[in-house]
Amino acid sequence: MSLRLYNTLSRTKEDFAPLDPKNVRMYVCGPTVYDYAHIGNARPAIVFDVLFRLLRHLYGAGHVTYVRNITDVDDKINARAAERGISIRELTEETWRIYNDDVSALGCLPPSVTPRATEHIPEMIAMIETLIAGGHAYAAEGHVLFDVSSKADYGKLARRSLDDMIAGARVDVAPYKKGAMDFVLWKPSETGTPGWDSPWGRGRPGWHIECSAMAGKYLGETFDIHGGGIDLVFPHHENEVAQSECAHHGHPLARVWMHNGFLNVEGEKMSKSLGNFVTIREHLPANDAFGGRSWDGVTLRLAMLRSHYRQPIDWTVSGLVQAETILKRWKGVFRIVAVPRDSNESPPDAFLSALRDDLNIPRAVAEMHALADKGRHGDFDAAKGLYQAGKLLGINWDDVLSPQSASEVAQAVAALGDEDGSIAAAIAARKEARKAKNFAEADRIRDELLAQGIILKDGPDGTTWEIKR
RNA sequence: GGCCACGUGGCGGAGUGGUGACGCAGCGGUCUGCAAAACCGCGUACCCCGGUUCAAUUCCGGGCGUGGCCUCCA
Repeated sequence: MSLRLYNTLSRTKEDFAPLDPKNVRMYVCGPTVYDYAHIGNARPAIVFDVLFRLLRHLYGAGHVTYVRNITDVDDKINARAAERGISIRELTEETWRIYNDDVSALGCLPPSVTPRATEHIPEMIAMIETLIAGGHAYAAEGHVLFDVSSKADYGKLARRSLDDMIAGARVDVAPYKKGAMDFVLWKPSETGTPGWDSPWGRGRPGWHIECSAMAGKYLGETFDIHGGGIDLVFPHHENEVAQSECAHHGHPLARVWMHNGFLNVEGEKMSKSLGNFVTIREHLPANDAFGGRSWDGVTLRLAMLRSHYRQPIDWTVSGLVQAETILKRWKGVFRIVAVPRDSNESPPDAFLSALRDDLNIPRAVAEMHALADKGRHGDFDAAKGLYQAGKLLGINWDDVLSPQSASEVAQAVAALGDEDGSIAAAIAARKEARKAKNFAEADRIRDELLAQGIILKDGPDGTTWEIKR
């Protein structure tokens, strides 16, 4: 029952063995809270949520600690708050609340700890002092900088040498830096921007130090897994490694580094200038900004999980439609075979072994299709296995199995003004007509609904409806 | 320019030195008052050029293409 994970440090899949099986520890870089999270931000949230669930399954729910930070001090935050004329605190609170709602709609569990940068300034200052004392950092003009030349193996995670980086540098080097690649641990704050008193004057932390300080506080000097988007490998994670290892007597920061691939939208990089920038929220019911309609959180989740986490993913309307179709098909299995919703049995081995192979979720989903096929033919164990498998992936079966999905109801209300339940009334009228063998009238009602975009489906348990796609 | 990924059928997407994963779409059929759904059946894919090998989509080299990082962007 081994777990294999691809380690960015070694660029190979390795057998995973936690330092302490009673407390498996994972840190993932969380959001900078200044604006709605975009769909690319959803990827690490979902991917590492699945890993969290898998670790809980393998080691026990009480034996995994998952830390995901909140970056609530940042120049983008300052700029946005000023722009909107609200306080920084108001902005970060509001954005954090929205982020939580969004990732929760995507089926993500709350992490064990969600530390805020602004509540860990003393820890950061202490770490910076340690680095200065150890000869790894220096103060200059109100800044404190990390001296990369003080760490012989700087660049080992990203696999790039200092010489290459300096040669390829395209930015002017600040005059107070000793080395071109030295990075900021602490910087001065002018009046009006957030700042804290420190041995180097009033200032605020650099980007990387918060993760080192908070990871150290909640997970110890060395922990098991550190995750994030692949774009963070350099400089963010490389600098975290440098800071933490130098502050912790050379002890490694994380044993396994995991990075999710990037997301494109309809084949193009998502950007505001291309006009394809889309937030998580814009996909969800009551909004219709992606493909001109709304989508259920569980659909977004499955669409995200259909690609291997290290592969690039192309976020498309067609991909979401496919995910939605799959969920509809799985839903059908439980109309044939009812399974208990409360059992906590383990999913089948074939499914689990796919996940244990570096989180091969596409293969795990293929196993679910096999289970669904058997389930449709009345195999109770297979149907139950499908249910458990979905549960481990964080599929919200309650949403999937409701007669009409939230996105369908939202669209019906928006397009037809169905607040009064006119669809249900029409279905009842048609039922009477069919009972009286007045098929002409029954078909007329059905056609009328179809013209409004509602498809009726007669099943053994009565008639249900769907939005026509 | 430097470094790093990736390139699989109409579409999405695993995987492997040698029997065409899987899903969506499509086509044919069964069932149903008619539909929808469901069910059954149907597919000679691995960017190009060399090399290694009995055998390469899978390994090696080169090329082309796409994307990422080198600018506090997941």
